Amino acid sequence: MSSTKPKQSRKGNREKLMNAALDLLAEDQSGLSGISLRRITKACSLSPPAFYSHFTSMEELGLALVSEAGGALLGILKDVGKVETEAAVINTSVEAVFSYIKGNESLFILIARERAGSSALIRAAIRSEVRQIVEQMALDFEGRGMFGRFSLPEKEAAIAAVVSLGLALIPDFLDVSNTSKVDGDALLSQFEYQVQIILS
Amino acid sequence: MSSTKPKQSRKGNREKLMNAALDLLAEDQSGLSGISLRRITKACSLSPPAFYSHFTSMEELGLALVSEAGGALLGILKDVGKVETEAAVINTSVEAVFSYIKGNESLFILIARERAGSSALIRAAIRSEVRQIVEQMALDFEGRGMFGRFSLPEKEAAIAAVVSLGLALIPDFLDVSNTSKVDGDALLSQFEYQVQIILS
DNA sequence: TGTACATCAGTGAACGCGCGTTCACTGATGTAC
DNA sequence: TGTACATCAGTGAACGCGCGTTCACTGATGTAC
Repeated sequence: MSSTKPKQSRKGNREKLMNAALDLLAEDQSGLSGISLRRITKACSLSPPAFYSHFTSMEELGLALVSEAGGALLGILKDVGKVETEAAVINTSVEAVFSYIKGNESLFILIARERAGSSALIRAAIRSEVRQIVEQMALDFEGRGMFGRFSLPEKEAAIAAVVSLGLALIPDFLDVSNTSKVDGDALLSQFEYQVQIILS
Repeated sequence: MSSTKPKQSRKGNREKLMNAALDLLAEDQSGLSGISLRRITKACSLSPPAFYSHFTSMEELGLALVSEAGGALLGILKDVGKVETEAAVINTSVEAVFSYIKGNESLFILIARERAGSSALIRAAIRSEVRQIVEQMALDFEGRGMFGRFSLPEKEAAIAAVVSLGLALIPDFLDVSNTSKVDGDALLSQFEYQVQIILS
């Protein structure tokens, strides 16, 4: 009987707040500006002021989420660097990234939405994460002598294009496939065409 | 003395409201969800309830703005169809669209932001306008036998990619060129690379 | 191991604020005669 | 042209609401002795 549920469990509430924010963000179709501090704390069964024990503002929570998504993605991409042919690298990294996105869907809904969202700080953080990832991949390719027909800036441009199109795809795909699976599939196959065209 | 300023000028207030919304939207860096009905009417020196004489909700105003941007763009693109070579078509249409965007900057800030914004209706409207424009251009090229190395769906994919990258560029460019003209220029030249890569 | 203590996450009440929306109204505008 | 009238854009006051934030506080947790 010594393990009765404590009235207050003070461990991991920072993570609970972040996850609750992500859940609300996926549940609503709105962005960070559409979910309030009060709704987040309520979803965690915390009082509103408890939020301030972990974040000074919603924006800070948003920045923490962006950093989480970016850091994990970057880690994954670094691990991809074993393969040798262009096609294999593309497949492997695309698969790795794709499976990560699948497992962290709401994290990427956040990034897709807030990329052009209402907070300049968060937009800047997302740009910075994206730029890091793009540079990392371009250097990876450069170092292994792949995509030789592209200069380094061209490699970066091509990768940045794929990433940007992928991010723009997320909200579109969620919206469209909600109403019609066929239209969703059309979006996906259009994205395939696009990646093909860009990476020749 | 018969031309004293009237206490109430009841003409064109719908347009005033739309323009005020655009101004606020460009002034703040937020999206539609960041500007309120009350701020819009205040900017027009109208009382809040006057808004309802013209729109049933902010969302309806947003839809009107999206439709305005899309319609005008479509009209411009139809006029481009005189030129014969691929390079010339690209240049001409890009120039035409670019000058339209320059003259209606805040209209396109709206579209770039709300493309992944908080209203599902507005997102759908933007998708629809973009799809119309892409289809129109693809058929235009198809009809004139240009970009023959692309099938029709590939043409659409390529054009959609350019449009999507262009829309994503707008908020990034505004943010980045605010702090550094050099970084802004880098974004633009990266965009040039991307268009080049896609349209070969 | 047991006790005193410092730390600090979390509470509940309260605040002022801007919001969207309603209501009964006013008075400018355009039309019918 | 002048007058009576219908229409309807715009008004000002009022509403209830959810919001972020403050405050003095409580009590669980981990540490020093």
